[in-house]
Amino acid sequence: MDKREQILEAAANLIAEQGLQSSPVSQVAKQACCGAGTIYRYFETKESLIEELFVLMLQRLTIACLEGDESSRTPEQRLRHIWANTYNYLHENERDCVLLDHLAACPSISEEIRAEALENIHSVLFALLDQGKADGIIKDLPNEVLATFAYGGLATIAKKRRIAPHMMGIQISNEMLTQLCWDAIRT
Amino acid sequence: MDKREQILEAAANLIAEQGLQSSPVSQVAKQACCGAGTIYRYFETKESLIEELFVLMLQRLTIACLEGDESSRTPEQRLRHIWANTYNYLHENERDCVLLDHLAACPSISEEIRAEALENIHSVLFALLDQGKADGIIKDLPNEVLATFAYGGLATIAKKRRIAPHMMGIQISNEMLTQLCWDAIRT
Amino acid sequence: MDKREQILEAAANLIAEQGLQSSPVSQVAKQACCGAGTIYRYFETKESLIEELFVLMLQRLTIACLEGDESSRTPEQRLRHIWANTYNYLHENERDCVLLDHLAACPSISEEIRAEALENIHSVLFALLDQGKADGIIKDLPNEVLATFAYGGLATIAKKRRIAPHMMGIQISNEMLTQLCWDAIRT
Amino acid sequence: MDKREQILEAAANLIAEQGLQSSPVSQVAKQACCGAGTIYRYFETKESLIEELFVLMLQRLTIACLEGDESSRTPEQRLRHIWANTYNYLHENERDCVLLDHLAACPSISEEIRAEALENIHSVLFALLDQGKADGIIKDLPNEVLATFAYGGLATIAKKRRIAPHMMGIQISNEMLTQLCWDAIRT
DNA sequence: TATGAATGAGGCTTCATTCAT
DNA sequence: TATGAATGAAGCCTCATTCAT
Repeated sequence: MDKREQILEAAANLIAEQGLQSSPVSQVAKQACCGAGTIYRYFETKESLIEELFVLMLQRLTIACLEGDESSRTPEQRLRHIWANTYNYLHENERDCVLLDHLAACPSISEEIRAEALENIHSVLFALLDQGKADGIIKDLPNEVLATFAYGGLATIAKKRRIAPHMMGIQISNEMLTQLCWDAIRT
Repeated sequence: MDKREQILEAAANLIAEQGLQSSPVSQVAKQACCGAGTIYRYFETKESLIEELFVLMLQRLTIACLEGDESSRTPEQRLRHIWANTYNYLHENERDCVLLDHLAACPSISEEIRAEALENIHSVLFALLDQGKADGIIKDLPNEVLATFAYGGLATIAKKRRIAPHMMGIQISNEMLTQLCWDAIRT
Repeated sequence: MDKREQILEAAANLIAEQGLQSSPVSQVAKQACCGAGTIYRYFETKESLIEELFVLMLQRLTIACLEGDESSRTPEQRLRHIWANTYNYLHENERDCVLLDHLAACPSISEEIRAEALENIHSVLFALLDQGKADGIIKDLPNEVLATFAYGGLATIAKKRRIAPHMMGIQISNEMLTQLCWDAIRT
Repeated sequence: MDKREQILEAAANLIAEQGLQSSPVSQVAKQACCGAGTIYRYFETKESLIEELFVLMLQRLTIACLEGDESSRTPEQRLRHIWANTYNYLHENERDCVLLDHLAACPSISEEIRAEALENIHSVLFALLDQGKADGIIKDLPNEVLATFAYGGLATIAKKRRIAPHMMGIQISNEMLTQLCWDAIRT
């Protein structure tokens, strides 16, 4: 792991634990085992470090979501697989998930950055949704609406489960959740 | 409007526009047309002001969600009505919605506060879900899961529509969205 | 007790307990059962209130020191009596004593005020010391030196006893202390 | 002189001149020729800076008091020597002496700190007093009482001489003062 | 290139004082 | 006359960023 990654990793840990405002550059440096000045060799400002971290986190998420996706399967199968991946990732990578919540509320990250980071996964999802709609098995609604609804539902459950694990039984299975998603968007 | 409300309103506007970290007490005071010290006659700390704002926003949201709910209707009708209310509120009250996003990520607001603020709406929703499950028309999943999934889906769509209105057609109707919610949780 | 005294008394209690810097006018007002503004009807500024309090405390102290002083006795008897009074007062009026310590360190009280407040007791003491010196039973040193040494010794013991009562045995008697004073200054 | 000492020295000068409450951190920094933030690299809080200053002043005082003390001399000689040192130090180091007065009244300095700072000098003094009592030449009173009385007398005279030099003739000699101390405690 | 001491702007909070009621 | 809400200057402290080493 090179120094740049060390810094990003240190920032990720610190921000996930303490929040954005309680994670001064000096502490990030300490966690990354380098001087505060060094961080400014790799990142223009703290804001740009944050931005890069956000992009990195979304990359990891989208990569995880698409892992094992096989174009030979049916759209329904593939969508279910992606949703399961999504929930698994959010649920198993607590730190990244917490971090994403913190960064999502950061006003210094522009909309362009956010949109760009999701382009990849969106293109896959939208193709599947288009195909499903062509097959008449998916509601004829804008892709953005369908994809966002499913993702929002899954992410919100993952978040609530993280924050208040006692509230939902632990017996939440991937099948249950992907079924919710699928039933929502299918015709 | 008394001074306390003035301050809350000023804080709400500022935080919605600029985010929590970019809304110093001094600016809140300026917006509220009072001295900085005055704020501390009404709120112990900035944190407690934030907390109160959060509770207030959730109160408004939950009241809006339950408006016009009539116990004479069927569970499905009532759930659809509440979901429509929810989306309408999130969609029409842009400022409150943005504000909630900012406050939701604020680490100083405890889980107790958050849970308490939702008790009201949850008790209504959970009763409806229980009845629906008893009638065999709603999936036999934990209420928390069902309610959170629907709310998360709606809220995420409202947020995305707010941020990137061009992405989704403007032709999103309440019926479409409540249908998504209902299809997701029904048997 | 009129309002002016109420305010002084309230300030005395508060400052003795919490120190000068932690006794805002607003709290003094609360203790005195009046509004903050009312205090400014009786005292020009907080500083002048403090000053008056200091003078009042020294008055009480000097009055107590001279109580029961009878010009018919010998200088030694009268000095011993005054010293005993002094120590008794410092020892029994913990609040006033603490208060005096706090006020003594307050830079806003001018030297003139301090000197003036002691004029009374000094004139008595100095006369006794002069007489003792004339009688050849008291050291031929400046009165200020003799009086200050004895008072300083007594006051420092009283203070230490107040702060760390465990350090000195409780068996300190007035006789012991007045003997120390007398032996110090006698020929 | 390194920066830490610069800061302590600047604080000492400022507080001695203007008092504790009129010596904001910003001014200490200016005197120390550094930014306000720099102070916080060396001291956790303003209070801890004050505390350290207090301990330092007492260290200097106690070291000065014991300078030239030789265990080969008699207890009386050694006590007189220490008292002379004490008065000399208080009298010659006006700034330190004023500073000690200000710091002694500071409520944030705990009793533990105060007691600890005096341990050194006390152990020497108490041994001498014990020996003198064993020899039958010193009054049989608690060491704390004897030591405190002498120190209190000397310190109060030094203080008064500092504040109102005109009041006492300048002809106060060390011999006079050590004689007062010795006569007070001897049998 | 790497460091971390230094900086100072800016945030939160307190409180003496004023003034409309 | 009495009140206490309002004010804003000023205090303490944090932290992103720079720069000499």
